[in-house]
Amino acid sequence: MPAKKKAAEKPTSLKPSGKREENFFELVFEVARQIPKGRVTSYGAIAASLGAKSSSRMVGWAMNGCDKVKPKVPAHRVVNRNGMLTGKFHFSPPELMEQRLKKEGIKVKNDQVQDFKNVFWDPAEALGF
DNA sequence: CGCCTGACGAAAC
DNA sequence: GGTTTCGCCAGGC
Repeated sequence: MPAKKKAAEKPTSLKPSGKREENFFELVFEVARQIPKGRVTSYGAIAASLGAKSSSRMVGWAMNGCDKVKPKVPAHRVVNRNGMLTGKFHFSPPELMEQRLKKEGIKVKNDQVQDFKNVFWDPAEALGF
């Protein structure tokens, strides 16, 4: 059967009847949780796999509640397109992010992921794209 | 109800 | 190639 290209696309901000697209945030969390150990991804990659590549900002925004979601979302595995730990300052201890990444086997130098392309994890690929 | 901010990204300069 | 600006959309004030 035809593979379903994108599961949750249509980044419509408004829904006909009902709540807003809270599902988008949920999807972001779900994808983030599926990030394998020792791998990292970018906000834009997640957004792109969700069909909202233009809303890369929203992905980071969604991460705002990463700590309030259950189970906890490994936001430390999500970095920007540059491979830079832009959101490290949002962790309890800012260094927790790189500390965790290093623990997973990811090399971090100067708030930047080394071999980023090597450890980069594509959500779309994992989703079966 | 309107303006500003924000964990990004890509284009412009 | 580095820096700056716009676009994107949602949430906070």
